[in-house]
Amino acid sequence: MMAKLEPSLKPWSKYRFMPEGPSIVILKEAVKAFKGKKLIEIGGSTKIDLPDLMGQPVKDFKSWGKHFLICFPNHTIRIHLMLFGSYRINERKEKPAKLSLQFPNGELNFYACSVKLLEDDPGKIYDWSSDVMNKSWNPRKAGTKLKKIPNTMACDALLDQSIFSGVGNIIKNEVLFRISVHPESRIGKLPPRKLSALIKEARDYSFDFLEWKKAFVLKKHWLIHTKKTCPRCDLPVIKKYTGKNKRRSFFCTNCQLFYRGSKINSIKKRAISPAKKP
DNA sequence: CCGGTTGTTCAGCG
DNA sequence: GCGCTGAACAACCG
Repeated sequence: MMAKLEPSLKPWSKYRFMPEGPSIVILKEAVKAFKGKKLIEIGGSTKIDLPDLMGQPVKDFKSWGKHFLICFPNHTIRIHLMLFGSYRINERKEKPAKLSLQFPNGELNFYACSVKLLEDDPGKIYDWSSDVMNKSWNPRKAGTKLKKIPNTMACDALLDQSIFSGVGNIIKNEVLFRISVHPESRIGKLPPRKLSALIKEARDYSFDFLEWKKAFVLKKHWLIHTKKTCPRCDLPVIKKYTGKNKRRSFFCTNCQLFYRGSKINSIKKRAISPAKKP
């Protein structure tokens, strides 16, 4: 008997994975049928030493940001899909899997990913309150961490996994556009309301990402990421590799304010006022 | 067909 | 020891 697949997760090849936090939440839901099932075979091309897990039941599937955790009674395997990783449930790709798990009711295969064995209990390793998708997400803690790094650019802060676990480059760009902040603004220069908007949208956009991704409509909801013109003012979108991370940023210099110092002179006036949100 | 990237780690250098 | 850079990994879309 094969595990039942969520119908919305079926057309693998048609849609790219987009390995940011919300996609890992989708993975977690997709493998629910294997929860509590005993491992009957483990294989794959991974070179790491895995303990003898045969016959062990999956206690739980967890996630922390972009980390996917397969918890057995005494051990936890951590999967990170990096940029190119993928998975298949009750299906196989042409290439051999990096990690393959067989259960009585089906199989779970991972490709092109990083596989690690956690050295301790996940609860001792991970701070769930920094995961923007987690029910324990704590925006106040994020605020405290941000106040300690005033000189960090907003684009780098959003990608900091110890503050915003799960946020990736797409979410970064969309959040900064939503809150009208230039990616190279320093965290310490943001007005308090912008800072709390940044924290709030990091989570809110991630949940929108989750819903759109499930419905296969994520890409069409991008407002700025990979766009050529600004959807608010129609001026050209700037593409620049920004911050210490040097990741792609897409932004509108008219609609996203550059907070960079003395409050009086530095903030450029908008050429065109942005259209109101529909 | 090639260039580019949703991400992270690590060696090497100054 | 630090911070930065480049390399490495690897798949697939346009």
